[in-house]
Amino acid sequence: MGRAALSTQICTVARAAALVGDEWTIMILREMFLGTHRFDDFLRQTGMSSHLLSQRLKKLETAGVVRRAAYSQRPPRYEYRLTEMGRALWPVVISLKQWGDRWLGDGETPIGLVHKGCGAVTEPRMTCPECGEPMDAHDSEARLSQGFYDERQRAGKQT
Amino acid sequence: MGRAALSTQICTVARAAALVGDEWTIMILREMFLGTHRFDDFLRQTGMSSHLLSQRLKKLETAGVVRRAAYSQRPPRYEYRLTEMGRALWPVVISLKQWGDRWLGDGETPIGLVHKGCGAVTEPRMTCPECGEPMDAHDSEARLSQGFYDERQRAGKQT
DNA sequence: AACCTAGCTTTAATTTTAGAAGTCAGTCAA
DNA sequence: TTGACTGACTTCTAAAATTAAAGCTAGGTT
Repeated sequence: MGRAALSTQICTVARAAALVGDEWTIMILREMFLGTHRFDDFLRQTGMSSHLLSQRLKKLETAGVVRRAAYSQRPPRYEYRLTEMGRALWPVVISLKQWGDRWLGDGETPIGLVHKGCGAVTEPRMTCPECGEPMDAHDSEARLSQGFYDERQRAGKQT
Repeated sequence: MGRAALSTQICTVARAAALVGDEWTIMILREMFLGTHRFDDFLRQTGMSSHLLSQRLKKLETAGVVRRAAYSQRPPRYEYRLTEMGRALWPVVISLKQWGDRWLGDGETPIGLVHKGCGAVTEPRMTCPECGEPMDAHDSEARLSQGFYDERQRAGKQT
């Protein structure tokens, strides 16, 4: 199976992984959330090759995650900005950051977060909207849809 | 810059991306959270090649994300389980799932979540622990540590 | 006139990955 | 007690992705 096949699976984790599940795309998203918008700044801040950056930006633009817009006609100059779809990836990047801070960090937290609403420097966490309590792997259970369940059963049956 | 360089950056998003930022690793994590533990089941459920799976599992084991344990001495059989470090990736996978559901899905949600604490079928969300309000890209602001700020300044200065 | 900048694209070499096939230890069934 | 089978891999080779370096375009600056 090529990686293209992932994007046609029922599972939306697979689809999301096919689109944004690679380290350079994650680096680009980090930069976007830190306020970077220009090609050369992405290059400098991520250290990736221009070829790769160009390809990734195209992929993200095609998917609707980023939008390319001219900020100068003469000379022609472009910048990249997250669309609403792109901004919705914030929890993904923040979750990665928090995991990295906790398990891969040096004690210092390179990126702190200020909640504009209340002004606090804070680390958001996953909570259950029903009861308001924090939620994690231990107190949750996955429930598969019929379609996804069937797909998995079929895969399991190849004897 | 090779990808190895990402894992030595100050930024913990970069470090996390270097370790779990690839689509197959994300598929493995999804399977772990769905209760898969055995080599061949990972193969069948993800569709990846055995070579890749073997390499990824080794990388994850070396990093401490999964633990390999014999569940049978004779014949020797092994299974893979998430460590605490691995289980801590739950918010990352769930965030991806939610984003996929919202932006890449068919309307149906392949994986539903039950909060064991209150029994509700729910979609957890990021909230600020200080004020309890939901938090997203719009109402947050990044604040860089001195070290990370300096690293970025240096990168920006290559004229 | 000569050089600079931003935003790329092209090319060639290198590295990584995919897929198929093979290995190995042990079990089971005849 | 041979022969097929299972789980968990490893090896091999072709195909694909990535890198570094250079080049290009459309202007701007000294």
